[in-house]
Amino acid sequence: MEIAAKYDPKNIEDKWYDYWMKNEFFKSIPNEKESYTIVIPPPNVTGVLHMGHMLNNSIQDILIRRARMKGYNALWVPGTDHASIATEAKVVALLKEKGIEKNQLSRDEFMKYAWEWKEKHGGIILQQLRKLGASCDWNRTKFTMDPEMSESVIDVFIDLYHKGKIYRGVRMVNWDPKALTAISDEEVIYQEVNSKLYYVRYQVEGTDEYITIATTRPETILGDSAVCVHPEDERYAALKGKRVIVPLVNRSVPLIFDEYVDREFGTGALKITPAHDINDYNLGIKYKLEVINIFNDNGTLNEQAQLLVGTDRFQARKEIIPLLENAGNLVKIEDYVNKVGYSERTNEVIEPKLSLQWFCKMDEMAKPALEAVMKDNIRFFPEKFKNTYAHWMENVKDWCISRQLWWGQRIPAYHLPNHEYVVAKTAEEALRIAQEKYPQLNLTIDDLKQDEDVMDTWFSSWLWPLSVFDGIRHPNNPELDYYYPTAVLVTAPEIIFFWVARMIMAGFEWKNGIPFKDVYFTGIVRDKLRRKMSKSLGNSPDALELIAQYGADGVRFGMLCSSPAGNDLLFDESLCEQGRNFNNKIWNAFRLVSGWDIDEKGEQPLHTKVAVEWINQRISQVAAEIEHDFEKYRLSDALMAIYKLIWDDFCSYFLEVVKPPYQHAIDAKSYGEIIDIFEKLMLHLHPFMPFITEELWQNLKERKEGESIMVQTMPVRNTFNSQFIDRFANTQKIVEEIRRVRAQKNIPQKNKLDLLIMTDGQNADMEMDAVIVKLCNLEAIQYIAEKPQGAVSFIQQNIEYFIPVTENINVEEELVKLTADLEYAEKFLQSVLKKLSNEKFVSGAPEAVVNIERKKQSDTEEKIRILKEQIANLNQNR
RNA sequence: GGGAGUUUAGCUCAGCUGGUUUAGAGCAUCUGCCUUACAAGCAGAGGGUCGGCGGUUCGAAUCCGUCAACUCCCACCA
Repeated sequence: MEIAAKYDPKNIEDKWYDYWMKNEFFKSIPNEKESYTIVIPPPNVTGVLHMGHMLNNSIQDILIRRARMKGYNALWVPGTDHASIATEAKVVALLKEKGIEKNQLSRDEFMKYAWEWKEKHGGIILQQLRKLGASCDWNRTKFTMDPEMSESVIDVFIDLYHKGKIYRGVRMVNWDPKALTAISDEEVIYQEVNSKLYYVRYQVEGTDEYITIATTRPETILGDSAVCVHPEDERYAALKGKRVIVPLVNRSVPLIFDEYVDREFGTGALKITPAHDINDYNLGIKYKLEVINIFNDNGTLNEQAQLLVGTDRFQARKEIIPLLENAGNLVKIEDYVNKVGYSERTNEVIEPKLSLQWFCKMDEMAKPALEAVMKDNIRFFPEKFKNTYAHWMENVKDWCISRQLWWGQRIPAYHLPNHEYVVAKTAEEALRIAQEKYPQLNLTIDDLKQDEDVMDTWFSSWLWPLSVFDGIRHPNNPELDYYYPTAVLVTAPEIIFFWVARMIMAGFEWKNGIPFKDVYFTGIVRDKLRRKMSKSLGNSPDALELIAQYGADGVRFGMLCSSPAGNDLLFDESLCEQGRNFNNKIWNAFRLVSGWDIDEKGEQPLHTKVAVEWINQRISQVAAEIEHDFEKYRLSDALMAIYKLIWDDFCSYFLEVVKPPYQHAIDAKSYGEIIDIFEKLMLHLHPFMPFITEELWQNLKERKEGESIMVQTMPVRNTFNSQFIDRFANTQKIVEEIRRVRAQKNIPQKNKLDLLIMTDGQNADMEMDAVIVKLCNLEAIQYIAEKPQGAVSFIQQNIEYFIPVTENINVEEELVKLTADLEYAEKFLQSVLKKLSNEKFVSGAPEAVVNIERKKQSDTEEKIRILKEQIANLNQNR
């Protein structure tokens, strides 16, 4: 059968994915085996596969596939997140295209559209993950708004409410005037912007004096309710007890004195707008100032502002300047760089806004969650994130969990005509409670109005490891007991607070323990200029196109080969190319092997016997290394170890040794052993590159329908003969020396050479000699006692090797080389002797260390002796 | 402003509790090869005073101090 010279992943990848699905290899049900569980960080249901997902999910797939092959009952639970702000924004935008405004729709109508959209377009990303080879148990796919998932969220809200951990209150929140909702502190991104600092003077009431303040937001002057200076600022000491007049609106407000003010900044005087700045708000509470809210929810000015009513806040900022100038209040304008908060979801400038929101108390919940990580009951990889985590947990603030949106779980609170509310799972239950509590009101179901807000998406995500196993509604169900706590969470460090910390808290709150044993923080995928890859920058390659170009295996290789945990990955397409090339290398090794004729009666050559023994030892050695790497989540190191094992050891050495001469058959024994070795290598590589390894595994031997590499047992042999490996390594050095001679002397590979070894024939290593003869195309190896003439030489482990060459030896050239070697050896000897002549070293250092130095000394002295002899020899023949 | 981290070959990074390393890998580079598995390849070669300075030690890329540069996180001063 003709096999293409280049590996073509396209058909092969789809074929095997379908095969795996058909045979239900990804499916897991509880059994007698130990479980190994990963729950996917649920991507947004609106999302499409990007580079971050590729990295994150490749890692999870590698861990899951390896666990499965190591005999665990491995389960990877997939799913998506309803992402309330992002999804609602998307649906609103799509409706707008159709000419429908959200506010024209009732809540139910809107939700109908939203669900329709979700069913039709949501979850594309899960389809895309299949292209990557993700071995998720798709039967278990969950969505954070599935009925039982939503019920869990409601249950949790009610539970926390009864525990006194949920309360409602007026707070300054981050308001997104575009999405028209509050967002959490974590969803605000601060960016530096070039803006202006406006100096505006306020008249001191009843005098001709003025006090000048500096502000970046002159439009908020309309909402001012005080001016504040530092109590020890002498410039303003005389003004104690005075009031000032707010420009344009001519409101009389107090001049207050508080240490909060930085005397160095601007004029040392600060205007106070309690409704529109968190710090001003706090001062407002302290001094009982009037709160004047001058903005509508969409960021335009309202009647309270008195002026510029209906104008957008940024337009108002421009328009108020001439007004201030005309009124004689504008002093000067300076350029100024400050930081402005933007909404992560809509990129709108955040407006601090006072509003009535629902909050979740965090301090108590944080305690066990903090301890679990500090005591390494949950291990963080890399460990440095423990610090970040601890800092946040020790200063944790209450969580604003309400969002003014429709897409999400609606808050199960029912407001009563008397401005009280009850929290209950259903309206009927709420009515019962309300009737009991307020019998005099004679309430009916129509008197109850459910709260309009939905819960923050993270308020469902934090339950994810529990809720995917229905662990909130049924905390002791057998599935949960079997799969939970999960083995490892693989996620981005960006969401350590959003998600990781809160999941740990939820784990303790509802299952009294950790939700996962390890957390693997991946790096951020960046471009070559170290910029984060993002849609808006347009610097992110299309994930599916990459797969089409390099194959999923190639891309997985590219993502993994340079991404140790927590280190950013500087993505470069050439990494995928390297992965593709690796595929091709393996493919061609298979082509070579499968092209051989088999001689049933043939004898196994000695060199093959040696090579088989060696590669098996090496595989065991590397397997032990990989095991160690996986324990520390050093996946890139593990991959690199297999890469080198296959490319360098297997292809460059092993196959070259065992390869039969052109048009010769291979003996059956060797052939069988080679196939076994190839198969073993595929098993080790499979978690990283699932498709090509399956394709080759299926073709290396006769397989039955329903068999697969992915359910084979990973060969584990932790012992290996390192002495044998060293012996072979020495042989490799000799081979390299001979190749160097060939290269230098321009001797073609097909010309046979002789190798003379100056040593007692008793030390002959017939096994390794056979390997050298094969690899270097030697005529013979001879053992000699006298230095020969007309030969080039090299020294390996203080044994002299000679290769007779027909052309004249360039004595000068040889001398230069030998002199350089000698110089190096002498310098080295000096440094060794320096140590050994140091009395303190000999007495202070451990004996083993001293002995190593002594060995270095004697070896080097011997080498110097040989080199000197060779130089003398050459000089004689000059 | 507070905290964490990084700095080793052109690039990306190993180097785990100081001593078998006058520093290793992959990629890139250079030289020679289309040798009958693979040019997406083969063979060979070059390349670093381990950010600077100081200290501890018999011995430092490794520990301590200090300075410098960069990155990230938290807070957010109008």
